[in-house]
Amino acid sequence: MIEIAPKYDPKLIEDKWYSQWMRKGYFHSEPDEREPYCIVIPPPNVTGVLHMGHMLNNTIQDVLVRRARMQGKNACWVPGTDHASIATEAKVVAKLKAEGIDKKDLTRDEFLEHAWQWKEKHGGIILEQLKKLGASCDWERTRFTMEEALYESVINTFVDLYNKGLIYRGIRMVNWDPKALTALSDEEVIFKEQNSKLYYLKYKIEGSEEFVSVATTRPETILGDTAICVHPEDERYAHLKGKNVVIPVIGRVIPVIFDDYVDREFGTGALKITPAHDVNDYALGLKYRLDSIDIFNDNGTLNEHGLQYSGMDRFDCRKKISKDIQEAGLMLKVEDYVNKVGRSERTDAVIEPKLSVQWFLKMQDISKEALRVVEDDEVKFHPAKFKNTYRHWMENVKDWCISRQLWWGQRIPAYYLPNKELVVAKTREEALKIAQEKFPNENYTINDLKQDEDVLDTWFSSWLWPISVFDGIRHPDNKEINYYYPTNDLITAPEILFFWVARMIIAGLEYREEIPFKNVYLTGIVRDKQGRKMSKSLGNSPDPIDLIEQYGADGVRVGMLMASPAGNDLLFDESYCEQGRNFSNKIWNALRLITGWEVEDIAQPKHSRIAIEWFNEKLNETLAELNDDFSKYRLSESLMRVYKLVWDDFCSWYLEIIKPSYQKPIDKATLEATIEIFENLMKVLHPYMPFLTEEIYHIIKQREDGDCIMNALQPSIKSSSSTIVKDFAFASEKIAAIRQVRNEKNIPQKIELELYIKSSSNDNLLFDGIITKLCNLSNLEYIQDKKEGALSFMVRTTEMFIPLGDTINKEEEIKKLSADLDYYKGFKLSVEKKLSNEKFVSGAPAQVVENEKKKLSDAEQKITSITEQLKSLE
RNA sequence: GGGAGCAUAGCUCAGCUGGUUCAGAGCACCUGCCUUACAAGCAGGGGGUCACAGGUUCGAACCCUGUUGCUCCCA
Repeated sequence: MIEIAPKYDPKLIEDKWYSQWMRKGYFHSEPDEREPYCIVIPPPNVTGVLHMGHMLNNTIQDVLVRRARMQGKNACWVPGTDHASIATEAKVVAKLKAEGIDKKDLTRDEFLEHAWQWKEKHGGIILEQLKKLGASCDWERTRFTMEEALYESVINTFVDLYNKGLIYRGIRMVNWDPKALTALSDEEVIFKEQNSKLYYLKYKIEGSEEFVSVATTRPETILGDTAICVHPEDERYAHLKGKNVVIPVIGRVIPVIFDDYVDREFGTGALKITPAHDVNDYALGLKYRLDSIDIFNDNGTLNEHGLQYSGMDRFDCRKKISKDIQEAGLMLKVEDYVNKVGRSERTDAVIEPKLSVQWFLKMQDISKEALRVVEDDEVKFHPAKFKNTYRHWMENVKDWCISRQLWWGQRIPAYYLPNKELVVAKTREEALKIAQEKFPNENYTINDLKQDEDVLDTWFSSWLWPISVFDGIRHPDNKEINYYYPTNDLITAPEILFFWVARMIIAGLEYREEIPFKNVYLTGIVRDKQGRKMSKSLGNSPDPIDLIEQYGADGVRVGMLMASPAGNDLLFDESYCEQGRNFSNKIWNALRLITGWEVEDIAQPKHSRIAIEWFNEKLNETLAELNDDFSKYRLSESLMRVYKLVWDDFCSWYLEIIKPSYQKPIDKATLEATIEIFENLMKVLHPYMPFLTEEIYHIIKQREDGDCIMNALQPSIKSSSSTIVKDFAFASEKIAAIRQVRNEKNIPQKIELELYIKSSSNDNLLFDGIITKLCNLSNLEYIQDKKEGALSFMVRTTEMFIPLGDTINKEEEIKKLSADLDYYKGFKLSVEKKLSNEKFVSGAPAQVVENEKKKLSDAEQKITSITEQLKSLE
């Protein structure tokens, strides 16, 4: 007998098993003849630390990977990180600043050196933390989006797409982040409602004393105004045809134009046009060939077009200029106004629409097939409702701005020549060769080539991830990519369905002519109890590592999964983890019970034999149900199923049945069967609770070196026609009814009871031993008539009696029975009504009608017996 | 403004093809138990107008229409 601590302590075992699994290389996968099962991790960002979203996401991945491994598949979970150009560069710049170094004073190479140092120091934090969670990633395959192979893959695809005519350079209105000094994609801008002001400015009509007033939320942009626009059918302004107006304070003269773009209802119906600083104005500017005056520097201060305001910050300028307008008497009024303002996802700076030269990827054509594969379920979304969202995006897809004005990232391989031409090539040397071929008379040398300063969007790395981690861009026919690709499942948050998932599908089809994964499981967003998104600024997120310390990795994993059906946000509460920890402890105590028994060479009791038969059948049924759950990616349901199997069926029923009385030994056959059952349960549970199950696996049996549960096979499903599970359910109802009698009558378990069952065709003697044991009966007997003077009750249609001497409260019993009688009479009536309905009998399926008839006869039987009981009480 | 989705027990959610898995689970709650594996526990129990209003049907939580409230995506 082994001495086992009364409470489960995860700290004592988690690190031990994780390092052992690592040491033995159990997480590593190499291509072989087995069926592969592959997941690539959604690469966390090198600047981050583990948060609750990662916990959920990676718990799910680990469950799937561990289960696949235990189904005999060659499981491979590829970990890694992405370089997160904006976030990382911001961190590095801030760090340097703290050290008194300004980015401006560094060369690109010097800066990159700092960035790499930073990455080496901080970039692996999340991956290390994932080990605490038990993540069975193949760490030998850890990848990083900036490492050589992946860097080169990105450059190669850029060149390839450029040569295919899919990448172009163009002037566009982009979302400019004046803090990060870079363009952002539409997806990186978050629009939030904000209390602003609506300013009504008066523009004097040239050669007249009249004014036109125009409403704007951004009075500072009048510096860039190049027209005023009104609706052509707006009678209020019909007289302005061919007129000019004067910009307040500035005094510059601009024309009035007419276009039905203007919303006559908004503001005054007259619109100021600032083509350099508004997307819609930009379009009008192109249409009417207006000048475009850019008034801002990159950092959001006003440039030389800001005249007397130049050098001021845009928000200071707004205050100053509105004051000046006010003082000049050109402000009609100022109203409070709520509008949506775009802010940078990363820096929270207010986004400035800005004209700039950027690189774009044409999305229209290459996204068509990517839409089709999802429509046709070649790539399945779980839950499927996200197909709608995906379709909507793909049908309205816009070109992807892929350039970023940063240094940390893959530098765009475009080279500008002194003759203003540009060449795109993988290397400077290749670019020179192309330049020389194209312009043989110019005699260009390598120093004539000036490389584009910008880097590529991080998603332009991530979209290759399922391919590039296997080096499938540079070596499209290598053994690994051929074996692992397409991967099986992708687990990610719906937030990045377009950022990432859609683009991976596009890239997969473009470069492998094959989907990158077969299933996409979209997790919910982890929120706090009040439904707020967890965020650093709110401070409402628990530290996952603290949680693991407190509840154990297994407990936290269970907690995360319990309340997170696919696609539903998870309102996180630590009590989920507590439930997980309690579950760990429950299992631990089952272990203590089983390992505490003395074995003796005695006969196996019948009730134990039947319990074993029942439980194995119950397990068998559950395994089939679990397969179904997993096929539908219903992970929290699957866990709940196992939870109930272990807690209710195994601990509360099975163990209570086979448990010898205190200090009595157990027979060998039962103990062996119980250990086998326990081992099977641990296998089923292992994907959810890897540490506890591994520990128990090694305690309940001596294992050979290298025999670990994480590499064991799941118990197999046997075909069976047994009805024992159903039959047991009936017996357990009888037991529950007897326990209820004890509860109501306050009869302690210690006192033995006698049970009489009125014999009927439903009798099943198989479980009598179990009923006798669990209910502490001194006698169980089948009788033909009712038992006089005993408490009677019904389970389904079986009448049972327990003699209780004088303790029966007749009035109470009569009251209860009368209520039952009324219920069944009413029930009978409704069934009769149904059955007398001609249309029901002819219209409903035979089985349904049959069921109703059964209900009727059951009700009649109950009514008869309740009536008899009442009579005997009177 | 356009699109999608949701509303079932106090909370978080299942409920698949309309009919015995039809009103369910876990947690929370209430009652009684320190019964030698476990109080991080055991046994038992209560709890619902399936958002609202119509309709289709022999039959609706489920299908249709409208209303209300909430969420997300896009602009």
